Amino acid sequence: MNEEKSLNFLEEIIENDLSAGKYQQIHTRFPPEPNGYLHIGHASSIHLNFGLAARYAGKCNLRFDDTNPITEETEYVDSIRNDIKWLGYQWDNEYYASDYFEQLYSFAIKLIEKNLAYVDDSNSDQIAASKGDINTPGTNSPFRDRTVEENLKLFTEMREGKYKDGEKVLRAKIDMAHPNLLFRDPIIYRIKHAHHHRTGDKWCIYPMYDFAHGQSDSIENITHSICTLEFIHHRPLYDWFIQQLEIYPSHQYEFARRNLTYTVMSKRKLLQLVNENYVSGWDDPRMPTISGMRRRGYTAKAIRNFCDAVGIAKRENIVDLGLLEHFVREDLNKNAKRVMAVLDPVKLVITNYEASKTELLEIENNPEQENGGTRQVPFSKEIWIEREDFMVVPPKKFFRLGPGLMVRLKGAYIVKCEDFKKDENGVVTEIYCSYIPESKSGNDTSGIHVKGTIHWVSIAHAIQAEVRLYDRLFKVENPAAETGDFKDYINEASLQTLSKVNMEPSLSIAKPGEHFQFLRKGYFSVDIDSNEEALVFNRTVTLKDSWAKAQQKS
RNA sequence: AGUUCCAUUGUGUAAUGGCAGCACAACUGAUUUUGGUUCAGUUAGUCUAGGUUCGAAUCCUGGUGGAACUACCA
Repeated sequence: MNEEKSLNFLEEIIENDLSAGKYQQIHTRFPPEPNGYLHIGHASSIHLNFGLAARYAGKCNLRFDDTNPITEETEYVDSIRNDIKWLGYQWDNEYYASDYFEQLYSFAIKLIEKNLAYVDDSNSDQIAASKGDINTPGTNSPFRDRTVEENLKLFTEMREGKYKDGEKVLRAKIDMAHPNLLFRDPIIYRIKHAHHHRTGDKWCIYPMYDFAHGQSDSIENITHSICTLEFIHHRPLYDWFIQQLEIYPSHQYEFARRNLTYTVMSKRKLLQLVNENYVSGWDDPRMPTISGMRRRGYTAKAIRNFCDAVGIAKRENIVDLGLLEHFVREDLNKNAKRVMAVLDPVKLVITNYEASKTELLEIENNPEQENGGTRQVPFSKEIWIEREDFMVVPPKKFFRLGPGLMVRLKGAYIVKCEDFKKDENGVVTEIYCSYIPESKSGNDTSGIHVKGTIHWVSIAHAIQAEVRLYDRLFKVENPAAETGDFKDYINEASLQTLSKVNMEPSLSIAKPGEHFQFLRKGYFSVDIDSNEEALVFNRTVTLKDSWAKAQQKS
């Protein structure tokens, strides 16, 4: 077995670089700004950067791009570190752009000395106005021709705190008529008298992205600096700074951001959902954040497999949420313990079963695992079954319970429906069945074969727990592309809470983070809100349900 | 409009001038003490018009369509 996996465009570049002897070892980095929680798009980038380093025996740094003190917080730093580890990756070095502030400052001095940067007293509006637009060249700032000495003095004063926010900026002196707007004398330092999460009040000037990112890459000797497509216009500027500064030539490569159906991915939008309480927090199980998916019950392995399957490319895309769910099911099918819980109960009485009797039945934990073991489940005369598993007038091919129909109770006996009771509204309240003693699971000598097997919970032994049924957060595939506010497309039914679900007693010791399959109902995981007194389960994903699908069609 | 990038079944991604393949989804059927899983199979694609070539998804030209850029955000 020698399955050749084709290379993506970055792997190709790297293999060429390596074989050409351009590098002895590659070095990548994952550079989040700590201004929000990581989401599935970041997972792709993490998987890419760490994966490339692992594949080619290189290194991958974690670098926080913390050059804007206004939006960045330690809470985000902690969550980011935690999420990366949870995904299964370990960085070689942990760095912060703020570690380089002194170095970056001296880079700026160097640029001034080369007469390639100047202090501009224009305000924000004036700078924007003189920038021109895509069809019109910009005009030079009146401050563009200050002398090197004057610029040096002014920039030093900026650092010393002599000026207020917005009063002055440092700009690179390039070309106000350049077709790439980023070359029209980009601002590289601005004044912000703000507290930084790491450097505190040491600085009141902060470098802009374009004067921090590539330089940080260079300082760390990053060989392949991988980012998303919207930075493609920045690449020439990235190279220009490196060239003028005469520092280590890192190279930038871009790939297309991953989008997912039925959700939004921009941090701005996600922050809105959190701040305006459409969700309970960044880790709400409906969020596309790593922490949300973890809480929902998605596994790290499933997410890694997903990233792998989706791959990378340079074209616009929107990946079907169903693909992610496929990998979640694939992993959970192999690993989640099967248990029984009845979400919407109706009582079933076994008329010929002794009222005082309880049997402990051995039921397999996972048919996918050879050594998955068994557990004991109590069985008695009165049990809960799923309301949808009984119909007064069953349609064709309904392999469940109805008047006169037989079904197997999972791991127990075959029962036959003899009668049922309705209330004044016509709602079925009780179902009466007889059981076949010779049909006991494991040593069935009855010779009877039934089409259907249903799950159940003994009423006398059931424990109760809260169950949260989650569905997609939005009603449309691509809410960001719809007209109007994306929040108009929120699925109001994305969370349904069932407060007292009956389930088998083995679940009483379930711990937060554990995964289960509620037989025939889906995968569920224990929420972080859960404790021994009050268990809470989140529905991770439903099982495929070809019966429901067939019913819907007819 | 200028610059840059992109275009392969419904979705995502391969094919690096030589048989258009894989996964998901959809649809059949078989197996099944989960209408799950598993197994077998089916449907379905190179945006368009030219050119180069023995041969083009691939290279070239034009067109069409989409995206990004005009923050003291990253």
